[in-house]
Parts: sequence; structure tokens; C-alpha cells
Amino acid sequence: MKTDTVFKRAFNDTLDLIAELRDGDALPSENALSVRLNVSRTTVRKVLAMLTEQGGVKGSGRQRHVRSTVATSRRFAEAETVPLSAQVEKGFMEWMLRDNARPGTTINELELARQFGVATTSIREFLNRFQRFGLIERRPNAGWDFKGFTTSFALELFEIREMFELRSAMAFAALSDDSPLWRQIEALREEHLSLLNEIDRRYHDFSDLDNRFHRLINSARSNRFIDDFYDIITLIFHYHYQWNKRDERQRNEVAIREHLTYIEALLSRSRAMVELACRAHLTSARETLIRATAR
Amino acid sequence: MKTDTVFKRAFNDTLDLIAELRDGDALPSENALSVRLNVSRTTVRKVLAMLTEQGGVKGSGRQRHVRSTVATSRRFAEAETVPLSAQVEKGFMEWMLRDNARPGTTINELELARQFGVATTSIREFLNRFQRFGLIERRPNAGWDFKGFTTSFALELFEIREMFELRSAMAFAALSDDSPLWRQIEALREEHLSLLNEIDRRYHDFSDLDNRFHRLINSARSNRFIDDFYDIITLIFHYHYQWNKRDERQRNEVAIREHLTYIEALLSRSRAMVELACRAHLTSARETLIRATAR
DNA sequence: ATTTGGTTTATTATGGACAAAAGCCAATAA
DNA sequence: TTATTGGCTTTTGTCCATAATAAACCAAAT
Repeated sequence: MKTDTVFKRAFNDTLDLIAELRDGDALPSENALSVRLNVSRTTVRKVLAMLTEQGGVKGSGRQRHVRSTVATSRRFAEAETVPLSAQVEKGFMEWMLRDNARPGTTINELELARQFGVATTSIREFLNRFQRFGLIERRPNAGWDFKGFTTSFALELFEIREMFELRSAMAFAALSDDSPLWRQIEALREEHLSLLNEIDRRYHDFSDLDNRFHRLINSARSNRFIDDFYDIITLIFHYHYQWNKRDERQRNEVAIREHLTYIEALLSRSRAMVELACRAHLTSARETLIRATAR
Repeated sequence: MKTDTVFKRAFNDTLDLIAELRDGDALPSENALSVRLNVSRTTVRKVLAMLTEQGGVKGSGRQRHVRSTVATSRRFAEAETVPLSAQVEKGFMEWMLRDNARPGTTINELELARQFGVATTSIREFLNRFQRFGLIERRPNAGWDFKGFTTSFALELFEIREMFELRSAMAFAALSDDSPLWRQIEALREEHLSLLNEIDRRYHDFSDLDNRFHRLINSARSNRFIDDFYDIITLIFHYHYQWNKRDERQRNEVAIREHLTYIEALLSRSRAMVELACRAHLTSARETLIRATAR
């Protein structure tokens, strides 16, 4: 059966939304809510039905209004709002990076399914999509081969990353002066500066900024295969950062400074400077990742 | 239930194998057969059991020998030996390339399942793996978006292909003189020449040669992401060639000549020549593909 | 030391069932 | 006359069941 995480997340979001209304205010229409919450109207109706039952919403049809003071409906726990696919992804990354799964291990769908408490279907679906990340390989009728989060994985990953990013950075530098991307990158420079200013307190905010920065560069000349490839980088770094906290503050500070140099180079439009700054940054990012891999 | 295409293919292959033996010859051991046929001993035993029952094989244990003259067991039809996953792939490619599915179409799993006569599970599995080809995109809880086999798909594909192939070709040219790849590429040159010689009769053999040629170049410096990417090229060209026969002989002859120039350039070790030949060939390959895409 | 038989066990591939979520159309209120 | 709602249908996500395949075991035989 499908999980109802969509409904539960929508329910919680609706509570947040209601919290901003005053007692007696009219609710937005079902269609409006469906757009706001990013779910179908069917789900909106289910949410409203439950809220009405619990007394958080009064009336029916076009006469629906909020009773925020009276009924404080209980939110669903965060865990109940995360889609099964995301849970499986997390479980697998954990198995791989935290438990340090050995290169060459055969992945057993059944075992993972039991371990994560889901049906094999969901594991299979995940593995089939995860295959493109280059860490596993299917052996028909005989499971999957885990190739390992190894140094050579990191090297191959960065070889491609460097090709792609250099190309995008060059395209960025060649952008016409009236491109909106210039304003965006200047805004990102400000964000970098202010993060650097409060680095001690906010260093863990870097991960998100990093992602937005590189995706902005890629967007200078969009190519679906490059965008897809960047998903791999994003995923790997997401979990890698999350579980490898050693020197995080230090690492991030260095990276921010590299980004700033990189941004200056882009703003200068000098191809040589861009190439230099881009290469320097990727080299240090590669070193960071390699230090976390298995030999 | 699983299909028994593995068994049926193994059975047919065993018949071929037996055909090369003489009446009364001893059969290879079960283990040897399992290696030859690329299946488990369990399946080998099932094959042998059936053959024995049908009289194609006499005796048991170590005293098993062939009765090729007597019993001519019937082969299974080719269609019964192709794995379901391959059938689904073919069906989908047909839907896409032959029926000219419109960009923006929503892919309906249920409908495809009915159309192909398989369960939705198999369709989903295919789509999840096919996603990396950049032609479809998942919209959670709402099917898949078919992005279309469009000109911009071809352009993006070739932008990456050119980056990858140039890099590999350079690595190839820089190979040390004692690398075994030099002999391999010279062998390929001979194959090209002999194909060119009989082009009128054998022009459809080019597709396979083309594939081996480019994969050889990629192997100069192996990178899993590049190898994976070449799978996309292979698949697209496989079906494209199969259904778009217009000017096939002419197209292939041109491509063979381009390959030969390309090979000469590699053998010359001149970076400039290699770049020129590589670019020229890819440009013409791109044109060919673009002519087949939707606007 | 290898091979087979006889069994048993484990895992993968595929169909099917069903609730959740999305989508559709006509009736209705503003 | 247009947005909104109610009733209904279709599709997706997930579980489970089961046959095909792989794999393991071990004793007997060459």
C-alpha cells in the first residue's frame, strides 16, 4: 500500500498556514491550497476533512473558516512525513558510508529490505535509480555488486566534474553583460561574505550555499546530462558532509575563500583567471573527498 | 513469476553445442557447461534433464553422451529466449521512435503495461533505469514526463560526447608505444578496410564496428561515467539505425572513411590531427542524428 | 581431486492486490 | 459566467506471493 506521507506533510503544512490566520478568517479555496501545498485537491480535501473533524476548521463548502484558538490539532511526527524513497536512500547511504561497506560486497535485496523494514520492490526501485551513480553494478539474476566508495571512484568523479565545470565556467565568463546571472552571482558573493563573517556560528550553512553556487555556474549553458551529473555530486557531498564532521569549520572556510576568488575571476571575465580559480577549487574539493574514501 | 528465458536460451545454446559433437561423444561436465552457457549448474541440470527425456542425450552421471543423429530436439523460438527487460526496452523504444511520441506527453505506466502485456512492475523498473538517458523525467505520484527525442536532446548528447571523446582520443594518442591498444586499433583498421571493400553487401555490419571502435578509444583511459554515458549513445544509435534505413549504405560508407582518417591521425600521434579528425567525425554523426529528431 | 545426485535453501524477477494520491466532469454557488 | 466544490474514475506506490534461478551442502562414485 502507498504510504500517506504526502497527506501528513500537507496536514502539517496546513497547520503552519492556519497559524498565520486569525480566528474566524476564511480559508483559501481548495484549489489555492492545492497549489500552495503542492498536492492534489484530493489530498487537500482529506486534510480539510480531518481538520474539520478535529474542530480546527468550521463550516463547509464555501463557508469554511479557521478556529485556531480552540482546536490545536496535533502535528504528525517529522519522520512520518518523509517519503519512503527518501528513507530508503538514507538507509542505503548510511549502510554504505557509515558502515563502511566493503568494495566487492554483493548487495542482497532481501537483506536490505528486511534491514530497512520495507518491501523488496522499494529496494529494487532505489537500486535501479542509484545505478547511475557509478557505485553499484547489476549482475542479472544474481544481485548487485557494490563497487565501493573508493579513491578511484572519487578520482573518476572529479575528472568528469572538472571537465563539466570548466566548460560551464567558460560559458559563464562569456555571458553577455546584461545576463541576469551576473546579478545572481553578485548576490551569491554577498552571501559568501556574510557567511565568512559569521563562520564560527554558521559554518554548516556552507553545504547549501556550495550547491547553489555550482548549480548557478552550470546554468550558464544548460545541458541535461551535466545537470544530472551534478545530482551525483550533490548526493555524495550531502551525506559525506553530514557524517564526516572532522575539520568541518576549517574546510568550509577554505572553500568559501576559494569560491570568492573564483567569483572574482568570473566577474573579471578573464578566461585564464577563471580556469586557474576553478581548477584550484576543484583540486581542493577532490582532496577532501579522497580523504574520506576507502583505499 | 519469473520468465524462463534463461533456461530456454541455455537449452538452445546447448543444442548448438551438441551439433558440433559427433554421435556418441561424451558431454562436457555440468560445471564446464555452466561456464560455457553462463548459467548456474541448476539450470544446466534442467537442460540436461529435458534433453535426456527427449532422447538427445543418453546415459547418466559421467556416462552421458550425445545422440545427435537420433533425436532432433526442437529449439525454442527466438522470441521465447529474450528476457522480459529486453522486450520492454524494445517496446518502449518502438513507442518512442516509431510512433513518434510527442514531447511533453505524460507516460502512463498502466497503459504501457497493458500495451506490452506485462505487469506495471516491469515497466517501472525499466523507466527507473531509463531515466538516466535524459529522455524522461519522473513527476512523483503523477507518472513520467516524456521530454521527447528532440533536436536539443541530440545537441546536448553530442556536446558531452565530444568532450568525452576528445579527452579519450588525446589519451589514446599519448599511449606508450608498447600499449596493446595499438595492435587492437590496427586490427580495427583492417576490419574497416575490408568492410569498405564489400560495402554494398555488408554495410549493415557497420553499426557493430562503430560501437567497438569508439569503445576502444574510450578504453584508453577508462572512466566509469564515460563508459556509462556511451551506453546512451549505443542504445540511441542501435534503435535509430534499426528503423531509419534511409541512405544507410551511403551514411555508413562516409562514416567508415571518417573512421579511417581518425585512425590514421591516432597512429600519427599528432594531437592536432586527432582533434581535427575526431571533431569532423562527430560533427557528421551529429548531423545524421539530428535529421532523425523531432523539432 | 572432480564430478554427479539428491536435496535443501536463498535470492531474484514478475504478477497481482489495494490504499493513497491524482485527475476528471458535472452540479452549484457567487 | 466563472471559480469552487462534490462525486467518481484512474493511476501510482507499496506490499506480498510464487516460480525461476542461483547457490550451498554433502555423500557417493569415478
